[in-house]
Amino acid sequence: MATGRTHRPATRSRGIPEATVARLPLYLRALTGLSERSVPTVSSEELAAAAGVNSAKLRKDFSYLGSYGTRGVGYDVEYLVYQISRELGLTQDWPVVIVGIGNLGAALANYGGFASRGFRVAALIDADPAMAGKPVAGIPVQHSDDLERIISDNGVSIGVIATPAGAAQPVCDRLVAAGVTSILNFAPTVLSVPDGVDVRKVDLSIELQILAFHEQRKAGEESAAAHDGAVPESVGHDVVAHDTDQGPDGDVPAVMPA
Amino acid sequence: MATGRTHRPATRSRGIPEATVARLPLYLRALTGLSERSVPTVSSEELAAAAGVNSAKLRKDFSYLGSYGTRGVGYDVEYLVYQISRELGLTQDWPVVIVGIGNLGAALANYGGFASRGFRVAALIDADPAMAGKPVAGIPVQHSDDLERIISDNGVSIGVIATPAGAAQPVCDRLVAAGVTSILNFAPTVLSVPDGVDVRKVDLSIELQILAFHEQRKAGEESAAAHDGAVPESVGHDVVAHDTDQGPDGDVPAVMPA
DNA sequence: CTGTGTGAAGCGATTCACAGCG
DNA sequence: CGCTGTGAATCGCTTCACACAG
Repeated sequence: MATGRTHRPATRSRGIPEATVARLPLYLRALTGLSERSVPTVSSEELAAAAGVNSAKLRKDFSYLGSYGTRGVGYDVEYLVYQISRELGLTQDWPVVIVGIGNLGAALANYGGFASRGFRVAALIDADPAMAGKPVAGIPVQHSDDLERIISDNGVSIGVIATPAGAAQPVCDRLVAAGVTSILNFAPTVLSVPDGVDVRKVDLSIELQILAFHEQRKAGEESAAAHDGAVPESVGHDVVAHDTDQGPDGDVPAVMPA
Repeated sequence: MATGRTHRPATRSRGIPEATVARLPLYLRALTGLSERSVPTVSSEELAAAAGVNSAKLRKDFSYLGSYGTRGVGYDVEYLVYQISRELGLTQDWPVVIVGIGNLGAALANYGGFASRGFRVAALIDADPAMAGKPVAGIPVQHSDDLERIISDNGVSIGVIATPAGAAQPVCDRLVAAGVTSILNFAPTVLSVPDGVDVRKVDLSIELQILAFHEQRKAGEESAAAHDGAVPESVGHDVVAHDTDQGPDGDVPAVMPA
């Protein structure tokens, strides 16, 4: 599984760090909120607070996109919304299919955050014949036998897997074979995909386990703190309180040979 | 300023890197699978492949926990499962409450990955009076008026927020005031919490936006380089290509026939 | 004078490569 | 030998601090 990966210098000038890309949606959301309240401009300090990051990081992030701010003033909200949207590729329509319409799949189908950002649920697919035709979130569920046709008819390149763990890899293989090149995986499995296919996963139990780790440590320090006569519950010294970042990462495709 | 930050270097002895902590659940899952198939030992290479990381990283990660392997042989699966579980604090019971029982909340309540890892859904809470008493996943939904009592009666320290965006911060404030010190947030909002409270977030639309960014770039390179006829080895499902890290994840397969 | 944009320093995580245990 | 465990090199992100545009 060596997985040859041709990590290139990234597209010369368009080399935006992965960590920055992961924060752009965050800025975009904060900006959208400001936009709705008709705020014309924001300083890096204000926007950073709204997005939950520090201002130096935000300015550095924006510097990768270009010089969209005005010194001494700040950033034009509308303009920035547009620039970030364009950078993320949200100015175009992304048809998405959701495979596995259980509780989670239904929740995803109903999630409004999709439509509002250039994503369109093109189809819902499930392996259960009894589900076929039944509408979920106003969209009729289709049987997985038609998966390939659905992908190609709709020009889908992004697929969401919300099936049980056992079905994830087979579904993934079919999606990829049918032309999908980006997958968001909710099943608790490590998916194998060919180079050029991007996979991101969302795993609830992992998040909880990470929380448990910190929680356990807090409990430990609590009793250890009592040792050196520290304050009981109050504002003693900061407990764990690590930053809220947590969300970076991502993977880089690596299409085409160098 | 939203959340307080105050990153602490972490105590030297118990200093496990955050990135390592985030991968432990991944190793644990892979090990559990091996354990179920009664595999007695694994090499770092094999386990790394199963977890989707590279072996050097895995060995380094384990080195922070101690020397649990046998040179020339590998790691004892059962022993490692125990050590990692203990390190993550999964050998104890973690009562969890889920607030906001909509589609997503219901999916979470039905998720089996909870119980199997030391997490116990102690209560489901929703603001809709009509939901009160209605059982979801076998657990009766309780009204949010009783939130504080529920938290304290059950000694809950971990809360999951699956409410609409607007309700998230108020719910968060009440959870924290009632004693919750770890929060897993599914609402698309930046939560403000006092120091000492840990927040992790899972945001579906952000994940999709990150995929869209890469997808857009692939499309661009595709026309720049020759399409198809790419790398020879990229046909079948090779391997996990890229670094699968991507930080957090969460999953939630729901119950449903396949 | 204010707040952006950015070189440079600082830091943590990843990767390398190999010593050495079994 | 094979495979773990780990110092050392490296890489990439974050943070600092300040020149300079408006």
